[in-house]
Amino acid sequence: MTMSQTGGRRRPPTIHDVAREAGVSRGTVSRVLNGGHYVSPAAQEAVNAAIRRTGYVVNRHARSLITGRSDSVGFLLTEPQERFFEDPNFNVLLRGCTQALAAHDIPLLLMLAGTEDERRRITRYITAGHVDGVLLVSSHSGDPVAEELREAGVPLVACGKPIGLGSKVSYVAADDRDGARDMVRHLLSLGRRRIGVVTGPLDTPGGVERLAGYREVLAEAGIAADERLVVSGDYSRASGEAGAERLLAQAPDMDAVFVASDLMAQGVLAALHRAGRRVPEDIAVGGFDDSPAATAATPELTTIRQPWDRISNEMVRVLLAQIGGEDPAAVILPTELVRRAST
Amino acid sequence: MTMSQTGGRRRPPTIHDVAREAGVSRGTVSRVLNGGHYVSPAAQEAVNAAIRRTGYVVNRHARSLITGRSDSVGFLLTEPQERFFEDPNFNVLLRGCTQALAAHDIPLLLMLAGTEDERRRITRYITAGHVDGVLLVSSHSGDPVAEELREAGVPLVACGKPIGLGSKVSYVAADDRDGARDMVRHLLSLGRRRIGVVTGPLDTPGGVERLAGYREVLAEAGIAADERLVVSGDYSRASGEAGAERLLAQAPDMDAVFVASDLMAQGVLAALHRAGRRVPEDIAVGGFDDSPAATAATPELTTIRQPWDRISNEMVRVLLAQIGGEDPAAVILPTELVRRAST
DNA sequence: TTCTCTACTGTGAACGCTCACAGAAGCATG
DNA sequence: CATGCTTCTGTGAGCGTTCACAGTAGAGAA
Repeated sequence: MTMSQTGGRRRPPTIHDVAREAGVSRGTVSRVLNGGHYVSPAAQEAVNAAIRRTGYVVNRHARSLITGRSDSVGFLLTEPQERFFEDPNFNVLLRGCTQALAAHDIPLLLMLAGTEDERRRITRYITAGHVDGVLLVSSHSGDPVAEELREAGVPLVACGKPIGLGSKVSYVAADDRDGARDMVRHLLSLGRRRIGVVTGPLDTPGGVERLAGYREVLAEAGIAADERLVVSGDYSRASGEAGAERLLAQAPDMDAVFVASDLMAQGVLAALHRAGRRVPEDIAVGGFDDSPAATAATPELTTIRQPWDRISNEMVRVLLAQIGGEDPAAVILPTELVRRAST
Repeated sequence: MTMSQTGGRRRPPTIHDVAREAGVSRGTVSRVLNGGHYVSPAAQEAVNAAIRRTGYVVNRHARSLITGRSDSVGFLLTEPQERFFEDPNFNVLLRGCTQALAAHDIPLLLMLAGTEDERRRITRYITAGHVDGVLLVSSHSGDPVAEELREAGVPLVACGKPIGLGSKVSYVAADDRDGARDMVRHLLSLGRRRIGVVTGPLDTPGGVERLAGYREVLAEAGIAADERLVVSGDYSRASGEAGAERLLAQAPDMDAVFVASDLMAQGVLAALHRAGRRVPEDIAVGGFDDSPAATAATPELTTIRQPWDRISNEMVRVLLAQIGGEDPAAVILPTELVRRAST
């Protein structure tokens, strides 16, 4: 009976074992592992065969120790916890980033910085070089973590344009303003003229930009701004519900409403239902995100699709480029109107 | 002008720098770092001061290289992707685990093993010792990854009782059967006698156990089993909708239905609404999970709360214990009936 | 005193890898 | 034949830490 069968973890093969097995030196094995430049085809083949036979897997700690890279990146969430819970976009983004990184064999470390304590610990961890870069999800302005990381020179890509930071930080975002414009134009095309809006938080770029798009299109259509048609929420379902009630009270003649997130739109639908307004006959409702909430709603929501798969891919691409020494970059991706039953 | 201000990342201080600064040896600094045994109070203090002054953070790669531990754990998801998207429980679990680990200063690596390729890569990664242990979310039976990890002797804690695996694997689960019993008893106490059930997938422990609880309570109440009242779903909203339609067709006199997840219950509510049945007047609906979907539903769902915060804490506790050499353990946590408007 | 024990401290030697360098072999050029 | 260039290979050093071990000092017991 051998140790190897008992579940006790035996010592894994090292680069040395592979070298011996292949009849070459450590250096040659290392070269094969790192791209295979300056390696003869014969050696190349021998090493690969030896790797297969021994089941060798590189020890990343040893590698990191000398290269100074960790070959891992952090996915940092500085939002308060509720948002993480409620927002279905996080799931999609997180999954997309994990997969995009996996394609490069780079693990993703999930980091939650809700409390001040966690913030400190995580900043310390990151600036100590334990990750090569950070994917940042924090749309609220004045985020101290982001600022610290930027100053420490940590490669950083934000999801959504960070408001507070200087222009030297990379970000990837959907074209919020254009998406909002599409939706409002769509509502106009249906003949609606008293179009309300429930905005997102106005200290987030999404909140600001979507509202701007709304205002622009109405202005272009020659419709006078009416502040009774504008209320703001915080992306939560409950705030959508409250917002709709306020709108109904302030502007009972409203015939459409653009809601800056699907989740809030769910709340709006509930409030309209309670108020006896039919959707879309009396009031058309447009959402934003095309999250699962959009199809879960009754009626199903017309909404603006954010290209989350592309966003996550781009975030990873830009981050890796930056780790590789390139300059920060901003990427803006187009959105798409998805027509469903609510308009 | 010094390098340190330019954002170029300078070489971080090592244990050597701290030792020099504190006037002691590497060994003493190392001892302070690892619990402070056999260190004089004076040295202890000097080292801590030096650490503060230099901003020293331990290089985990160097440490891991020699200890053989990675001081990180994987959070492995082997479910197909849809579940990850739809199921709000994942968010809560993931967040809870991340935080519980953070308290021990252990980062969480998120790993998605959807495709065969990813599965192979991740198994390789884990068995190579790049994580000390794995938190496994994979309730479906016959999961090859879990089996491989178990055989490789990787510390492992599953969320929910793994069906296929032997008894040697740790798991933490809510008491599904007992929760189901509570719900069905609750429905009985309301005077309902024709109680239907939409089960979860029957190759998952949750699916099986919740159905078992349902059957037990009805049997104990002397109510004959009626297979027209039993349909099964896959935890998705759509399957709840389909299930409810089937139930209404097979057993039009149904006066209550126990649904094995809140998400499915949302679907059930939609189907009942379409069929003109009032909830709870005509048909009482009970869910399971107490996810955000429960309060998002109209009417709000009576449901069974799973103690997700405790589950994640226990998973981490059991995993760390196992990494520390303890034997596998099973933990079953009680659920709680949450009464809302749907019953 | 002398010995033993405990509390504490310093010093190589690893851990497994990459990197810089030196050197060998092959080939073309002067 | 020497010289240079390119391609390939092996070797030693060192990354920052922990661990085993040797050693010191002081207290208490013989």
